[in-house]
Amino acid sequence: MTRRNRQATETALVNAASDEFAKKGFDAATTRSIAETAGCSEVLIQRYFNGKEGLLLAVLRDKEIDSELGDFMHRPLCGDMAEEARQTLTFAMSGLSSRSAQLRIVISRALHNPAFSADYNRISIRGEVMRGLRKRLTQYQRAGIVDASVDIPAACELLLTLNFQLGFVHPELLRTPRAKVLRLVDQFALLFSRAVTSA
Amino acid sequence: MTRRNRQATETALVNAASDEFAKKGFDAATTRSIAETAGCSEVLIQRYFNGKEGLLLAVLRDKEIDSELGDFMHRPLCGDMAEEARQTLTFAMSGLSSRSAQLRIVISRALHNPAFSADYNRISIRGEVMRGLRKRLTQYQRAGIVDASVDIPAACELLLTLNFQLGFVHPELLRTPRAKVLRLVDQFALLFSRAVTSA
Amino acid sequence: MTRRNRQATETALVNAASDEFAKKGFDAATTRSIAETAGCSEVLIQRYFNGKEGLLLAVLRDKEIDSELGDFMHRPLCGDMAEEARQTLTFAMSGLSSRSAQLRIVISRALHNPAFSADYNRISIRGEVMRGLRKRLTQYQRAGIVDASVDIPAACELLLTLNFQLGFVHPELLRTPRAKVLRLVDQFALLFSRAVTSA
Amino acid sequence: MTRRNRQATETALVNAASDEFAKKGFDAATTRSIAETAGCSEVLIQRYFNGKEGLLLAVLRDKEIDSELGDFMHRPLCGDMAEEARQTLTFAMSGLSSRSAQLRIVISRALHNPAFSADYNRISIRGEVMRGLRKRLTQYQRAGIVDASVDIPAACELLLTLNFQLGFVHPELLRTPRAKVLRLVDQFALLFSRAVTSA
DNA sequence: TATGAATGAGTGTTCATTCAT
DNA sequence: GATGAATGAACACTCATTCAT
Repeated sequence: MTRRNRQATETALVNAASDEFAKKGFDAATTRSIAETAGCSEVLIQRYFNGKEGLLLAVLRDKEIDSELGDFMHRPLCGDMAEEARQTLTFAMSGLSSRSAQLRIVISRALHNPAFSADYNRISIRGEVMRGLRKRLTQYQRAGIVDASVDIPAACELLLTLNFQLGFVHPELLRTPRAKVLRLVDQFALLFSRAVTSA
Repeated sequence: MTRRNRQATETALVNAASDEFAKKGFDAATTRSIAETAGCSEVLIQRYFNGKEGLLLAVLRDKEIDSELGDFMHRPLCGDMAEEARQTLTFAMSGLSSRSAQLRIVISRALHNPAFSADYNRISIRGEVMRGLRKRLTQYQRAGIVDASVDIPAACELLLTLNFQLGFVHPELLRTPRAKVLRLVDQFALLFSRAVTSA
Repeated sequence: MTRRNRQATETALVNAASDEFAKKGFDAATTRSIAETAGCSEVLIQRYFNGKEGLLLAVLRDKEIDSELGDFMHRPLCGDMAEEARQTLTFAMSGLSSRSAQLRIVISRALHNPAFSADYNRISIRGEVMRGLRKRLTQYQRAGIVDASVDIPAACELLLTLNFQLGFVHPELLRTPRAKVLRLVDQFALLFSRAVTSA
Repeated sequence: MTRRNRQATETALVNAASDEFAKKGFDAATTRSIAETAGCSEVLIQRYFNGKEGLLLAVLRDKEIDSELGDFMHRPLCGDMAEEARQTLTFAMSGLSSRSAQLRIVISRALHNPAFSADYNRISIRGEVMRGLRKRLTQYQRAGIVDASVDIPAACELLLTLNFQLGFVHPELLRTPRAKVLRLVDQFALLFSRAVTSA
């Protein structure tokens, strides 16, 4: 195909690469097949992205902004912690699933290349979520909903753990059926609530 | 080196492959370097294991037995759930770390090959741990330590999640400093205890 | 940069190409870097010169005229042959060095492409110099300065050989320090003088 | 062809490479065609010589020893300098022509890569010849055949220049017909003799 | 049993060039 | 007149694997 529109071609390449990298892994994916999927010449990967590695970076840079996250974190507090946890886990599930391709790529790389661990933190927007959660849980604690003795950072870390497990490990790694994952959302929300709520 | 002992050569190859696969990933690892590390000819990978893929299977089949797990699961109950959780998480940390090479390999493959998800369950001895935990938590529940209203399978799933996070995700993926992971063990144990303990 | 002047663009391309070809050789030089140096689009090399090879020809056609040579060849005779040789060799050194870029290109090509040997003769203005030298040496011979028994064409050939050695081989190929080359000029001039002068 | 004899294969590759490099130049020559000429797989160039560059080094290392040179340099002195020069030039012609492939390669590289100038000196055995010539000319000088006033190093340099011109420049670069080169040998020998002989 | 020799398929990348604006 | 977009052909090189000993 001759598109003669650099923007469009670059996008096509990034999308194709995202798919291929996620499906086969960075090493196993070939520029040949990426270009074919994108419907353009292999050479453009070199020209536009400075090679395969550059294309990877472009894929990871893509879709970084998640404006929804801000809105979600600033929504009104819930009436109880079970509901708060349920909403958080549900949001995480859809959020992570929308960037599951990128997550797969980064995790696969991070497994064998320590330098990529940093990328994982960036892609997974772990930090941002952590900051938002702390604020909210602190507010819950001030409101007497979360027990005064609860260590907020630890509780946030726990919730993030559940996020990752239900948003990535189960659906993408263990291939747990979606129905079961949804059930786990409720169960985990309840348990989390018991863990932090005042008696 | 000339080694006239097939058994020994096979073992050497499996060990070398385990290291290389874990370090670089299956794709990036080369038969050349595996054979070199094992101190034998590259050809033997073909002869003995029917190629690189076969060698991978051999690596995953290896070291499956974990007799310690049985002993651990049958130890006496603890006085409280925080202690129970702390022991479990600590055991998981050492257990997973001892088979971290295999885990990395399997997870890396499972990311790109659904067929390997099954392997993950086997390698991670998820099932066995799950069964053991259910038994113990049920006993705690009967003893009135775990609240009667708590859903035992869900609680076990939660504990397994914490196991995986502290035994693999943090040390191997996020490269969280060990000191911080140890701190998280205590914090998670406490929160888990609150989640399941009777008021 | 947008340049609306074909003449200027062509010149820029020829100059850039001359540099690049001389520095890296025809094969190693790339149209990309030539166009970049010339500050225009790569495509113009195709349009104006019919491709890289055509650009090479244009480079070789360039700067052919050497009016100084005529003047030099018609200067008054010297008092002795050592001086005549010294002046010739010195002139050759500066003359060849000024067209060293073209010489490098042609020689490099002639090494691998017999067709370029003819070009070498043209570029090196070997023929013109040869004709001029013959005239002068014949005059010296008539004046009794060069021995009557000396074969003038052979002597010219010898002087041209020294020219090439001191003007190109030593400075460009052997990278002999300039000081040593200058010393060789004097020594060769003296020896040449002894070779052709009457006893 | 399946030769199953590493020595033979390496030799075949070196010979093929020597031809291809000399004919087309290092850059233009391809490993594909070298392997084809050698009648083996392209891969062996990587395995045996560490790539194309390594193959080049092997080619240059090859045929380095020239035992004939030693014998030639230690032959009895000639009766007169014209004969000495004639023998030297003739020897140079055959010597350089036998290594003309290597010379072309090195010169072509030295033109664009200063680092290769050193190689030129090695390949051309300039140094060894220079040493041998100095000894002989000194002996001629002591014997009163070469004039006492002659600068021996300069005379040697001159003879080497003639060697290079008649052994390489004329036959390989200018493609001067062999008959004419042979005539030049005699003429140059005579002129050289006049240049250094006592009156 | 074990291995050095050899290879076919495929990699990312480079280059001069053509196409469409 | 001039250029960015796009490409086909070719490159050196890597890899798991097969062959012959």
